[in-house]
Amino acid sequence: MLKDISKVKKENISKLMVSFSDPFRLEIIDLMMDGEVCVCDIMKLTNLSQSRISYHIKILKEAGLISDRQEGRWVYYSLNKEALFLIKEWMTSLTDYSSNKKRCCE
Amino acid sequence: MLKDISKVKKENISKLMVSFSDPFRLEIIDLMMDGEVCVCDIMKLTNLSQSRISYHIKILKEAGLISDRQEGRWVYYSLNKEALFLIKEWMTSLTDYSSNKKRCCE
DNA sequence: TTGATACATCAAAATATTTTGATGTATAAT
DNA sequence: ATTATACATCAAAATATTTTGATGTATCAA
Repeated sequence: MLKDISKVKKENISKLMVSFSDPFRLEIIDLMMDGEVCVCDIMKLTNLSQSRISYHIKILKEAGLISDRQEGRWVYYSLNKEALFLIKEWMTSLTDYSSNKKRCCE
Repeated sequence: MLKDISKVKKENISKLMVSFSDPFRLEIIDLMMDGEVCVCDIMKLTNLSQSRISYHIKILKEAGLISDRQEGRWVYYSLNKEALFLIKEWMTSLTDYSSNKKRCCE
């Protein structure tokens, strides 16, 4: 059903959804809503360890949810608008096209 | 940031997102888009084992994503429109309020 | 009341994810 | 050149999730 109405592949969706499935990643994503952040920003704002943050950042990056930009010693991470848009679209099709059909009468 | 613009609690979001993070659960969700299904429907349509399906169903139910309705020996499961709507709303705030602010000029 | 069907639940095993602490690499300041 | 900072990566340990096969419960039909 979803494959017929959504451009996004199931594989990509589950990877993107994994991004949102961890509370620490949600925190990191939340921080990125205000604009670019570096790992050191996240360290200050969350007191997660550096390697722990790098690990989660990697998950987000591999899902295509964030982009990075290096500037000297810093790497700035930010949310990928297109990816956000894709998930929103996907969620919208899911919501809009779900049927209420009952199985009472076969 | 998200806590200021979204009614949904982070804890609930991550639980709901976990629902979408597994490919088999995505398949099950997809089947439910066409209307109510029982475990036996899912078995026929996916050839996952019965207990495996029950396990995933449980995750979906505990996240609040699906509801059930018993009828004789059958239990019919269906997507919970309100939950879908909540996630859609949450995704929408995320998309709409994300900033493009750069960190170049501090 | 016996047997079959539909599903839940359980404990153990298999597998995957996450965390930790150490080490590596690049950049930049002294 | 040396040292410090910012971050990535790695292997091992800690945890969590998923799968499997067995058993349990409720409903129904014969």
